[in-house]
Amino acid sequence: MASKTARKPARRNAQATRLRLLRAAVKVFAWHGPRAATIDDICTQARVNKRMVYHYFKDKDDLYQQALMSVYEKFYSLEVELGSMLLPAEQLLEMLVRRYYRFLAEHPTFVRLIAYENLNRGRTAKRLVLRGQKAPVITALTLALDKGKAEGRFREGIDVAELLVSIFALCFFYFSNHYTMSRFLGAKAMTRANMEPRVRHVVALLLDGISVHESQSDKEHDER
Amino acid sequence: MASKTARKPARRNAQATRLRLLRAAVKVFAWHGPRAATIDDICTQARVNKRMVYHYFKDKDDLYQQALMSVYEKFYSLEVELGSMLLPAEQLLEMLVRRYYRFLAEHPTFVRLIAYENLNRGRTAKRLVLRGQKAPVITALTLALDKGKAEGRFREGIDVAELLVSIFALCFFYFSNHYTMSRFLGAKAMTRANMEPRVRHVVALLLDGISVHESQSDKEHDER
Amino acid sequence: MASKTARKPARRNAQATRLRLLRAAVKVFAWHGPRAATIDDICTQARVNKRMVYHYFKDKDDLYQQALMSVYEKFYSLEVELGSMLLPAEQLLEMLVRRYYRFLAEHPTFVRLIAYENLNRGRTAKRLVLRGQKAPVITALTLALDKGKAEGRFREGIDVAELLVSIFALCFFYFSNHYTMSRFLGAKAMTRANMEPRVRHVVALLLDGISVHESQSDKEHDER
Amino acid sequence: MASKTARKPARRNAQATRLRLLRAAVKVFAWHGPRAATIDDICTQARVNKRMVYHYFKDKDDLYQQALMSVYEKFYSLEVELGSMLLPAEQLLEMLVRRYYRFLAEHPTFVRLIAYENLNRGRTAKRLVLRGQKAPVITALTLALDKGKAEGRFREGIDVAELLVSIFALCFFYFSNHYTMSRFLGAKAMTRANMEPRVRHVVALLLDGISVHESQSDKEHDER
DNA sequence: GATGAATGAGGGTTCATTCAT
DNA sequence: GATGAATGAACCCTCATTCAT
Repeated sequence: MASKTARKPARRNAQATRLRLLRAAVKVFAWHGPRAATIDDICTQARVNKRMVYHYFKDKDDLYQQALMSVYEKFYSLEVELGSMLLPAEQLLEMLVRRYYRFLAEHPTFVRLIAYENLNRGRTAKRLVLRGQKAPVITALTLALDKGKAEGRFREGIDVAELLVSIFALCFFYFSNHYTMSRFLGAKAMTRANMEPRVRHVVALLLDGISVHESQSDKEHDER
Repeated sequence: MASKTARKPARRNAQATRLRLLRAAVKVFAWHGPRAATIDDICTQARVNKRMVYHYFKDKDDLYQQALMSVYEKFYSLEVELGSMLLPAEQLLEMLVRRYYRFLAEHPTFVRLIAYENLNRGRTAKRLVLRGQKAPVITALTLALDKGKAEGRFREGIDVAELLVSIFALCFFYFSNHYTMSRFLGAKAMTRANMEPRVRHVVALLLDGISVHESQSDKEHDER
Repeated sequence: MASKTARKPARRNAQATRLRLLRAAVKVFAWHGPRAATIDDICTQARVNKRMVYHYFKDKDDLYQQALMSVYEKFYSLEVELGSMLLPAEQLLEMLVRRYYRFLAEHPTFVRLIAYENLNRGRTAKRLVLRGQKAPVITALTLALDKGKAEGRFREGIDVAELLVSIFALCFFYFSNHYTMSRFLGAKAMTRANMEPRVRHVVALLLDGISVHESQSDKEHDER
Repeated sequence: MASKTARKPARRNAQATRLRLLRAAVKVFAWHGPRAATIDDICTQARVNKRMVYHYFKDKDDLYQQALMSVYEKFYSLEVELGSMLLPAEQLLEMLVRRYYRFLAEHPTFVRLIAYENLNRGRTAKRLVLRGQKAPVITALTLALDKGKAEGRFREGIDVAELLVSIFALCFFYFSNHYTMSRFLGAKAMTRANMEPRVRHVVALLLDGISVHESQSDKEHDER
C-alpha cells in the first residue's frame, strides 16, 4: 500500500498537471482549431498556470501535436480491435459502421481535429509516428470479401480500399457536415436522435445499394 | 453628358474593386479560414487598399458572409440544374455523382469554406438567405426513385434525404479528408488521377452495394 | 512655396514618425544593447505608438539594422572626408587622431553600438551594405607615408593597415574602456576634461614612440 | 570516524558543484552578456540543478559578480607578475605587449566580460574588492622609463599612465574590435594567424613611432 | 545537499478597425 | 472614391525566482 504511493510520489503532481493540460488541449484545440485556440484558454480549462505549458511541452505546436496524437491513438485502438475480428463480410461491415458511428459520436474532438488537420493539409498529422502504417481493418475486410466473393455472394471488382473510404465517409460525413447539411435537408435530418435510422440506411446501402436484390426480403428479416 | 460618362468609369471601377475584393476574399478565407485570414492578405491579393474593405463592406465578418454566399450560390445553381433533370433514377444518380465530383474538384474553395462553416457550427451559413429552402435535387430524386420502385427495380424503404446525404458524403469526403485518409490507405488512393475509378466505385456502390445482383452483368455493359 | 509644402504633404507626418523612431532606436539600442533594448522603451522615447514600429520596419531586428546603419553612415562620411585630405603625413596623422577623437566624443552611440556589434560577432554589421568597401583613409595615409618615406622622414616597414588599426585603437579604446581602465589608473585619467593631453600623447606616440629622436625638439615647436 | 569521512564527500561535491557553476557562469556570461545569459544556460553548461544557483549564490547578479571576479583575478596575477619585473624599458615594454597579447588571446572571456562591463558603466566591476588598487605594472614602468630618460634614451614628457593605457589599448582593441575592423581593412588583417606581425608592429610603434630614428637600423637587428 | 514543479511579470508581434487627408 | 497613418487589445513565449519534497 505504502509502496504504491511511494512509487508515484506525485511530488507536486507532475504527471497530473501534464495530463490535465493534455486533456484541456484536446478540447480547446478541437473546439477552436490549432490556430485560434489560445494557451490561456487551455490553461484556464486545465486550471494550470500558463507557464507550465512550456515546462511540459516545447511550445504550442508541440502541445497540439501531442493532443492530436492522444486522440489518434484512441482511434487506432479501435482500428486494431476491428481489424482482429473474423466475421462474415455482412456482419463485419455492419460492425464497422456501428463502431465507427459510436466512436465518432463519442469523440467529437476526433472529428473536429481531423477536419482541422485536413484544412491544414495534414501538416501535423503527417508528422505523427503511428505504430502501424496501413489500417488493420483493410486486411480483415479483404479476407471477408474474398471469402464472400468465392461463395458468389458479392460481386467482383470491388476495390477494398475504395470501399473502406466509402464506409468511413458515410460515417464521418454525418458528423463533420452536420450543420451545413441540415440546412438543405431540413431540421429532422442529421440529429443525434436520428442516428439509428441513419446507421441502418448506411448498412443497407453498402450491402445492396438501391436496387432490388434476389434475397432482398430474406436479408431484411435477418438483419434485425 | 461628358461629365456623366466621366463619372461612370469611377462607378465601374467601384464595382470592379468590390468584385476583386470579393474574389480575393473567397480565396483567402477558404485557404486560411474565416479567423486566420487577414484583411491585409485579402487586400494584397485583390490589389486594393485596406480602407476599401470598410467602404464596401461593414466589417470582416460581413465580407466573409458575402464571400461565402457567392460560393454557395454557385453550388445552388448546380442543385437547380440537377433538380430540373428528368432521368431514370440510375442515370440521375450517376449524373449526380459525376456533377458533384466535378464541381467539388473545380471548386476547392467551396469544400474548404463548407468545412470551416461546419467547424464553426454553421454560424454564418445559417444566416445566409438562400432563394430556396429545400434542395431541388431531392424532389427530382424522389420522383425518379418512386418511378423505379413502382417498376420493381428499386427496393422499398429508401429514405431519399438519407440517400442524398450518402451520395454527397461519398463525393465530398473524398476532397475534404484527402490528407488524413491517404495516410491510412497509402499514397495511390485519393489522388486527382484516381478520380474516375472512384466515381465508378461510388456509382456501383450506390446502385448495387456489394452484393451480387441478378441483372448485374447486364448493368455492367450498359454503364459504359 | 505652396508647391514645397504640397510635395511633402506629411499627411499625418509619416516620415517624421519614422525618423523619430529611428533616432530613439539609436539611443535605446546604444544604451541597452540590441537585445535588452525594448520596443516599449524606443516607442516611449519616440512618443510613438508601439504598433508603428511594425508599420515602418519589419521587426525589431530590422529597426536595429537601420539604426546601426544610420550611425555607421555618419562615420563613413567622416572617413570619406578624411580620405580626401592631401596633407603631409605628420599633419594627416594628427588630423586623424583629432577628428576621430572628436567624432567618438560626440557620438557615444557609435562607440556603444560598435562595441555591441563586436560582442555579437558583427552579426548585423556584416549585413550592412556600405557604399565603399575599403576605408578611404587608408589610401590617403598610404600616399602620405610613401612620400614621407621617400624623403627619408619615416622608417621603412610600416604596414599602413596595421598603423590605421593602431590609430583607431588608441582613439576608440579611450571611450570604450573608460570605466574599467579608470579603476586601474585612478580617477583623473580618462575623463572628458583629460582629452587634450590624451590627444597630444597619442600623436607624439605615433610620430616618435617613446624614444629620443634627432629632430625631436623641432617637431615639438612645429606641432603647436 | 566513518561517518565523518562519509559526510566529507558531500562537502567536496558541494565545492565541486559551486566551482562548476562558477566556471559555467564565466563562459555563459562572457558569451551572452550579463543580461541575456540565462540561469538555465549556466545550469545546463554546469550540469547542475537550477535550484543550486540559489544555494551557493544570492542571486543571478551575485553569481555574475563572482564570475567576473574570478576572471579579474587571473588578470591581476599577470599584472603582479609583470610589475615585479626589473628590465630595461625597451624589453619591459615588449614583454608587456607580448604577455598582454597572449593573455587576451587565451582568455576571450576576459575580453568579453570587460567589454560588457564598460557597456554597463562598470556597474559590477566597481563593486569588486581587489587586493591592490593601482596597477603594479605602472610602478615598474615608471622606474624603467625614468632610468631610460636619465640615460637620454627616451624623450621627456611621457605620461606613464597614458602610455600604459596606450599599450593596453593597442593590445585589447585587436581582440575587442576584431569583427567591425576586419570589415574596413579586409580579411587578412586581424586574424589569429596575423598575431606575430601585429605584435611586432605595436612594439615598433611604441618604441619609435613612425619616424626615422638615429639608431633605427641597429634596433631592427636587435629586435629579432 | 539536491530535485523539479510552480509562478508572475514582461517583451515581441499580429490584427481589425478608425482617423486624417 | 481612395490612401495610408495610427491605435489598443490580445497572444505566444521567456526568465528569474520560490516552494514542496
